[in-house]
This record gives sequence, C-alpha cells and structure tokens, in this order.
Amino acid sequence: MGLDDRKLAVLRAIVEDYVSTQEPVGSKALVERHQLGVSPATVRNDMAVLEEEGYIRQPHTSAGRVPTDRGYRLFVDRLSRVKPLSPAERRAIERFLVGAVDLDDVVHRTVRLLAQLTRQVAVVQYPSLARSSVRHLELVPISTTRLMLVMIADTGRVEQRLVELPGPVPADDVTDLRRLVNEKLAGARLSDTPPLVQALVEEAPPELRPTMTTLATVLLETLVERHEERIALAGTANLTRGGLLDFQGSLRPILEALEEEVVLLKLIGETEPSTTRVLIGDENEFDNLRAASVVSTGYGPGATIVGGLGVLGPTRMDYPGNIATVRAVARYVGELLAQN
Amino acid sequence: MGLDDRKLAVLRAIVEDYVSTQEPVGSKALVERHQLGVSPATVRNDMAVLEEEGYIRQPHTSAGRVPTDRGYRLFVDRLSRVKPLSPAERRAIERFLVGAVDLDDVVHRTVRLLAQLTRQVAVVQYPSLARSSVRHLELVPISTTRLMLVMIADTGRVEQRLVELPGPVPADDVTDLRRLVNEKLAGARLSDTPPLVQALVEEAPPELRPTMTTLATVLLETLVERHEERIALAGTANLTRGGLLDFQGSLRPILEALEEEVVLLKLIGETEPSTTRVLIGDENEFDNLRAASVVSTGYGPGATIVGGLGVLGPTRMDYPGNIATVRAVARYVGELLAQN
DNA sequence: TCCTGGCACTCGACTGTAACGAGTGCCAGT
DNA sequence: ACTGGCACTCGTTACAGTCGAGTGCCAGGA
Repeated sequence: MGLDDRKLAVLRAIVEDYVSTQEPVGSKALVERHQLGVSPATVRNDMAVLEEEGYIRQPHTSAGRVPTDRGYRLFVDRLSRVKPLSPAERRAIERFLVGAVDLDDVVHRTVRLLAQLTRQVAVVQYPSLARSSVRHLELVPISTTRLMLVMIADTGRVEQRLVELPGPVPADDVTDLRRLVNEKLAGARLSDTPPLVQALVEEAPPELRPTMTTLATVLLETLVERHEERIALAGTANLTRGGLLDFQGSLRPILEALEEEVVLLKLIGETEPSTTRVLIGDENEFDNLRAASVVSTGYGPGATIVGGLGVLGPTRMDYPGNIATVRAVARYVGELLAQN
Repeated sequence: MGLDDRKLAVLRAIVEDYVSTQEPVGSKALVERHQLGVSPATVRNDMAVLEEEGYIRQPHTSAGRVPTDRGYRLFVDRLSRVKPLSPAERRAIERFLVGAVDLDDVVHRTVRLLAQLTRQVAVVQYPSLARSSVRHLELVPISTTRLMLVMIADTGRVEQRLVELPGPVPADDVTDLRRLVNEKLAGARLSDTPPLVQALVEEAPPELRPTMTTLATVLLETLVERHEERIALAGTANLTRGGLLDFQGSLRPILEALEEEVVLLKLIGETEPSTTRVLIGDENEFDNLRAASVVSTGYGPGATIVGGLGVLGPTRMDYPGNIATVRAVARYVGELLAQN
C-alpha cells in the first residue's frame, strides 16, 4: 500500500514516457530519461510494487510496463498539474472564435478548434434547452392549416417545427395565438414550461381552444421532450493517429459510439457545477468505449452552465494538456456567449 | 480490343465474386461458381486479354485477378442491371420515413436509413437554398439594437442569423421592415434575390434606410453566400467493415475528407438533372478518396431537384444494389417533400 | 534498512529455410 | 478455337534459431 514519493515519481515517469512514445517503458530507459537518482534495479523493485497495486502492467513478460486505467487515474488525480497553455494556443483560440456570427457558427468553430488543438475527437453540446429560457416564440403561417413554430432561446438557439392544425385558422387568430403564447412563455425557463403550456390551453378563448391544444402538444413534444439536445462533432480522423495501436486495432466500436447522440450526451453533457471531468477507460459506462478516455467540462455565459464540451481519445492521451485546452476553450466560449 | 460476350461475362463474374468474397479470384474458382461452359484454361486466356486492356490486374504474380477502376466502370456501364429492391427493403424505407415531423428529422432519418441499407457511409445534402424560394422572413427583436432574422424556405429549411443594428430601432419600425422585406422577397427564388435586396435598400423610406442597409448586407451574406449548404452524414463505422483491406490500411484520408463539407458537396451535390452518378476510385477529384467510390443522385419534390444524396464506400462495393437503394430512397424523400 | 550490481531467465521480434499450394502462362493436341 | 497438361512463380505458413530488451532475484555494501 505504501507508495512513497519515489514510486509515485516512477509512475509519473512511466505515464509521461508511454504517452509520448507509445511504447512499453522499461527500467533502464526510465533512469536514462528522468533524473530519478537511483539505479534501474531499484526502479524495477518499485515497478514490481506498482504492478502489484494495479497501477501498471506488462503487456507480456519481458516487455516494459504500461499504465493501467487505475494508473492514469492516480496520475491525473495526484501527479499532474494542469499544463498552462502556450501563447500560441491562446492566440489560436482567440483568432478562431472571433468573428463568429451565429450560435451555429460558434459551435462549429469551437468543435473544430478543440479537435485541432488537442488532436483528438472533439464534442460540443449545443446550449441545452432545459437550461435556456424562451426569448420569443414566432408563429408563421405556411398555409391555412399549417404553422411553422419557431422558438428562439436566450442562448441563441433556434428550434422550429411544423404544426399541422386541426382546421383552417385565419390570420388574425394566428396573431392572437402568437400574443397569448409569448405573454405566457417569454422569459420562462424551458424546464418550467409544462405547467405554463397547460395553463395556456385552459385559459385560451373557446374559439382558439382546439388550435391551442394542438400547439401545446407540439410545444411540449418538440421543445421539452424530443431531441432537445444537439451535438457537434469533429476530428474523427484523429482516431487514426497512433496507427491502430490504440483501440486494439479496430475503430469500429468507437465510430459506432460516436454516432449515438445519447452516448455523447452522457459523456460530455454537463452534470456537476463546472468541474472538469475526466473519464478514463472503462470508467465510462459504454462497452464500446472501454479503450477511450474523455475529458469534458461545462460552459456557459458567466457562472451558469448551459452545455458541455470535451474531447475523446485513447486512454494514452496527454491529460494535463487536454484538460488545460478543454478548460480554456470552455472559458472563451462562455465569454463569447455572455457578449450576446 | 475485341471483347466478345464471353470475356464480358468473365469480367462480370470477377467483379461479382471479388465484391462478395473480397479476395482475388482465380480461373478455377470462377468456372466452378459460374456456368461459363468453358475450362479454366480458356478463362485464363480471356483474363490475360482483360488484363492487357486494363480491366483487371493481379495484386502479385500467382494470385487471382482483381478488377481495376476501369473494370468496375465497364461493369457499371454495361454489365449490370439495377437490382430491384427486396420487399423488406421497401418496407424498411417506408417505415423509416413515415412519422418525420421536420425537415431536420427527414434528413436525419434519411441519412441513417441509407447508411443502414447500404452498409456504407451515407451523405445527404439539405435542400439547397439556391434552389429554394423564400416562404417567409421573420424579424424578431432581441434588444433595441439587435434583431434575429429568420428565413423560412419553401423546402422547409429554416436559417437564422443575428443582426447587429447600427442604432436602436423602435418596434413599429421592425413591423414596417418585416412587411417591406416580405413584400419584396416572399416567393422569390433565393438565387434571384440579390437585385431584389438591392431594390429594397433603394426603395426604403429614409428613416429606415440605415437599418435596411445592414439588414440587406446580412441577408446577402448569410442566405446567399455563406455556408448556404448543409450536410448530414452517417455510417462512418461502416468504413471499418472489410477490416482494413479496403482503403489500403488507413482510414485517415477518408475520415479527413468526410469532415470537409466542400468535399462532400462536390461529391453528392446535384448537378445534372436527375441521373444517378457513380464515381469510381480516382474518377473523383480528391486524392484522399482515390480508394473510394460514390453513388449519388438528386432528390426533390416532384420532378425538380433541390439537393443530393448518396453513399460512399470502397471501390469494391455492390454497385447495382447501392444504385437501386440510393434511387429508391431519393424517390421516397422526394415524395415526402412534395407532401409538405 | 535500503540500494546496487550481477546473473539467469523469459519471451517477443526478427531471420532464414523449407514445404505447400493457388494460380499463372504456354504449348501441343483435338 | 478450346482443352489438358506441365513447368514455373511467389505468397503463405510453419518451424527453428538467434538476438536483445526487460525482468526477478539475490548477495553484498552503505
């Protein structure tokens, strides 16, 4: 159980070397590349202890050691300081995000930026509707029996949905509906809307009742229940770095997982306040992603969190660097959102 | 030069066998599996001719033959009939597309469906704005100096963009602007708008002039010039089938190409009327995709084409099957759009 | 008690050799 | 014009042997 300072230093050295060389690291190479002040034999003894405790393992007898998930965990928790970003990186972030005109634009730029800086797969969740407020609801007549419902959230997100009306509705009624809906819902948090929508139906003047009922259904369905979350993804080509050594030879499970929005949301969707989360190897709940790690954090204007973003890569990744980048990008995006 | 019927039959057999087995096919196996009515030796002679003409090649001496891009081309053009879809496939298409509520929804379902049916990477272009007409333009005040401009196209596409106004604009003016803009632009084809937008500015009453100018700039920028095209992608995990044999071992170039919208648009964006297009191997213009083939076609309500869709996979793909599926899906999507 | 040098051992990576067999090209015969 | 036969090619597989990185253990020394 006793892991003295030197053993920890050895573990740190193993993680760092393995991450950069991608090859099992042996005792001799270790003392050569790090100033440990002891001989290979001593390091070997330490390694034996570390292995017994489950922090490292040998791919096969007579090979060097490789960190286990548990080893990475210890490394992340206790052995690494977050790497400060280089000025070049800071500049890249600013340059990349300046000039975004749109929420869509912001999200796309962000996800590409993250992928480029970390050289991993990047994931950005659009501001969650559940954490947004309604800024405005617009009803646009498409035909006499069809409306386009457009909702604009305070985060800049815009959602639309076609509404099939039970019968023809004159233009004046649409104006009334628009007014009623906005009076009731504008400014409300999305998560608080269900009772308000209910009230809308009950308080509607009789002649608008059926239309309002339809509208209410769509509102609840689209804006609260259905695919209320959106995700942007970039950098899948980065999975092929380290030529098949990571991910034991098959990208298939990873690519499959990346196509599932639900999976991505669980991985990078914000949960706790604003801590950066690191999921190493099988710490995540998906079998397909047992060989992958995820670094994620929440972002939002000011102190509030409206969504999550992060990167996914092999367990053998540069945790300190990626943590720093993810945090920095999240902060910049937050500032950008705050300006709007 | 003389390719008699039997030689063509041999080529067809080679393509079919290679596509299904993924292994170079030899003369003996060929006569066993197809009723060619001649001996292996004869087939060998035919093969020698086919090789000389560049339709097939040997990976190495004493291996079977493999079709070249040119061979696939001949196969597609002259040796294959489009495979009729199985009833199961037809049912799958209908089941999948029924119940779509949204343009977004339609596109997402379509792209997943295509990926699933063909077991390739599927690409669907959103209805092109250039080929759409404006149904309605909405201006939503966000603050006194900011508007959200929302455009709804007749294809169901909705685009929005934040407009930073030169100065505060009262609500009444916004109403006027909305009316003016819609009077001028509603119903116009997007591609015809530039002169109309110009006229809008010139005809605007003096007090609205500066605001209208800003609005006009954004309109032109966002709706006509900038990322006016959108793309949905699915099935990248299918690239890993045939375990690295296709794509000579590295998915990297393919994944990189798939992240470039421009590339995808060039590949599946509609061009000629409504023919199905097949690009085999290096027939496409991208180095990264020399090992890939693309089957694509246009879709749209009725006879008009508003966008493209297709699949991308290894040159060794089931062309007749994929052509049939792509066409069928395009037709169904067209019908779906026509209903709205 | 802890560290070190030494030593025997393991085992994957690499090399060379040999046997195998799928597939070919060519030719003489029908 | 097709066919059977035959020699040849060459990748694949199996096996043996060598090499060397890396280990575990132990006895000796600070």
